[in-house]
Amino acid sequence: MTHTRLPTDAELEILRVLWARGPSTVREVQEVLGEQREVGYTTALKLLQIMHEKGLVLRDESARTHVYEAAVAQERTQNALVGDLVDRAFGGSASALVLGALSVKPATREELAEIRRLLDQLEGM
Amino acid sequence: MTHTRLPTDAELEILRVLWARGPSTVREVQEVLGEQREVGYTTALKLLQIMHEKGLVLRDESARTHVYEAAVAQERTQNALVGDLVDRAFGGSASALVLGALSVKPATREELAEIRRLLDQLEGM
DNA sequence: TTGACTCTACGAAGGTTGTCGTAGTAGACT
DNA sequence: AGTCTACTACGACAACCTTCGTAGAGTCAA
Repeated sequence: MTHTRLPTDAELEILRVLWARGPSTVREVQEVLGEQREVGYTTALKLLQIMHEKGLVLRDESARTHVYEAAVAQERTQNALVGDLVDRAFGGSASALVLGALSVKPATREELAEIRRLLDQLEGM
Repeated sequence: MTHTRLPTDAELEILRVLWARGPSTVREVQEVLGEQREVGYTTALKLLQIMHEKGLVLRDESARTHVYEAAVAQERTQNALVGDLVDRAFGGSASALVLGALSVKPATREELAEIRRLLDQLEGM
């Protein structure tokens, strides 16, 4: 339960790759990032090194080519980011954020149903 | 429909003051911010000057003491921030963000009811 | 008019982030 | 052996953000 600071933009981008792919080499991460925009190899390397220092990723150094793995859980990190935004932009009120999110980025019917289930659960408490 | 970049942390803090108070002087903004943490007067001044350059606030210079006013609408800015987070952290899926928000920061019954109304409206489309 | 206040403008410093270049090294292949 | 390639480590850089100090000027009262 360590106090992990929130990841920066570039760090979050890399975490998303690691969450999706599982343990990966620098080369693999860099290639996935490269699908969207140009990213130098040493840039990806440096980022991963810093993230390792911060404890955001684990590093397997047993082979010459290191293998990195996310050290923070996806859901936990996402929730921390949401909580931070709720505090910074919405004065702590989550419902305003929810309303904004649903208006801006419409969800599918299945997702709406899932939200309904969560509402039922919250109201039953 | 100008391309206003997202406000930084300090800028958002100031915008929240201006949204709540309406047009305000530097002194007033600085005093409100000072309720939470120590903020130097020239710090607040500089921030507001930069925000004015960026077009985030309007400035009335008719009196010696300038009066600043938010130039961006609260709801629009909040929604832009939410949309940015949805893209950066949730791969564009708003429902995951909604679920996270409601789990982390529970809403009141009234707020839950309001969310339900929005769900009804969205599903009726 | 002088002095105390208050305001604006602006430069500068310190921190963080993202980027890249370079150096050095390990492994593979002639 | 020597050469090539891929990898790590690390310093340096510009850009940005936040903070503050100082200078200059307006205002007001004694």
